[in-house]
Amino acid sequence: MKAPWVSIESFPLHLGEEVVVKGWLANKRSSGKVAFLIVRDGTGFAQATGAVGEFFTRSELKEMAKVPLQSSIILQGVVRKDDRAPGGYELALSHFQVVAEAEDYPIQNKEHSVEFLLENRHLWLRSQKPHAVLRIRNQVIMGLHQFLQENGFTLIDPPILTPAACEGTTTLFELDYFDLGKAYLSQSGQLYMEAAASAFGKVYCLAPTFRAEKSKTRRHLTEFWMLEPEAAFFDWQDNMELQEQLVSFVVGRILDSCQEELATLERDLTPLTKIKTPFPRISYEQAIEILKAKGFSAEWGDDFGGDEETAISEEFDRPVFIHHYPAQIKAFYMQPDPDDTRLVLNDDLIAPEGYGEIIGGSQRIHDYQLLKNKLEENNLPLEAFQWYLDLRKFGTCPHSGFGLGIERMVAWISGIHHIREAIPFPRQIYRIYP
RNA sequence: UCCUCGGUAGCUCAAUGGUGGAGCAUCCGGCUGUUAACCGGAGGGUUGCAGGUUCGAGUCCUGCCCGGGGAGCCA
Repeated sequence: MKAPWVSIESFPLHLGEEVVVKGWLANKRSSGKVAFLIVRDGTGFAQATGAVGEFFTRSELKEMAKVPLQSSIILQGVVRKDDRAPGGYELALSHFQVVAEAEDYPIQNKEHSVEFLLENRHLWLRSQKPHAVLRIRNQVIMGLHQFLQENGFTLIDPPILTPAACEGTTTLFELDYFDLGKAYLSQSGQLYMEAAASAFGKVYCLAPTFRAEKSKTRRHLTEFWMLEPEAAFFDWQDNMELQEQLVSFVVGRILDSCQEELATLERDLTPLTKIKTPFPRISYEQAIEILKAKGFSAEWGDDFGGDEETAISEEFDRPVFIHHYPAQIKAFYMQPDPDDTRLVLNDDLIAPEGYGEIIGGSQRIHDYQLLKNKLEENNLPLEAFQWYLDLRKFGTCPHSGFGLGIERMVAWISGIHHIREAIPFPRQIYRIYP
């Protein structure tokens, strides 16, 4: 086949031209002397038509119609506009070649159980909805990089194998590390980003993190990706400004570049178009008041669950910051509020439409003695944190950062129910296959 | 970990304690514009596993296994 190989996505640019498409047979219909093949090539879906006549005999067409779904194929033909074709364009076939015949394909164009689809995730990726979600994920990640790079942040990769907990309380995946005892899969790159911030000023990482919590909700995975910017000389308010600019930038980018994907997912765009800075800011105490007014039995010192987060987010048409939480329910490294040391200079960013917390950030403790006291209060091993304490001895400064959950962000923007669909191969407490 | 719902053909589901079925998929045949195409025919079963009750268990009981939904915890 000598015609140029083009993507289905680019069909409108090749109207009237003879082209080659390489892909897979997604669906087919035939009626004796005409065959309709739906081909996908990773960039889109297109209908190809073959007819008895100039290019195909009746028996050739019959063989074409017998090729099993998901077989890999190479097609050649002329791109033409036709309102009867899904998508408006179709390929009038002149050549048809099977690269490899597929066996019976288990996923059909109908309802399947969640269990079945997850068991076949390696094939399910080919279906339109997962395909659209993961294209949005791609654009979200590219948008995060773009914004941070354009604003002076340097990408610094954190280690995945770590010697100790970054946050003492959460459960860690443990493994044997040669003769050096136990090592753990990282549950955050933050502490290493703090080291990097004193070297590069403004830094970030985008890396997988692992939590061995037996959480079983639509907002949890045991392996998930987190973006963690950290900036020297940023206070907690600089930190929130960075967060809102980053989130609104990425949402804007998705609205520009993923219209087709959002349409496939039937995402209501109205709430997304309202995501503009500044985001509302409320204190933890104000959040408690809102919850009480809505009939929740919220008391000072309680943390918020999914229902509480949803109730608070309903009061606003864009993501909302909740700041100044009680220190007792937050991590050891957060800077106490100088005006009320029961509180810390932190913020959670709650996404709209019930998608919950997508960011947790704070100003970090920069004083050596205060940090040492906090480590001891939390019964954390000082030896393992010696390097972290060191950062407070050699030119310490106020600094802040945050962690953004990639899958929660993608799930929110995509409007999907469960974050396991926002990652190619989800890891959950009862699932490690495929 | 707790609460709750479920497991029957490749898939989605039926079947009053009394001969396990249907639609889709697959295979065979038909059809010149299909849109989850349509029409006709065929094959396809250790009812999650192990016990128990019963003349008789997919169905009732006990235990286990595997999942779904939710809670707590968190991003």
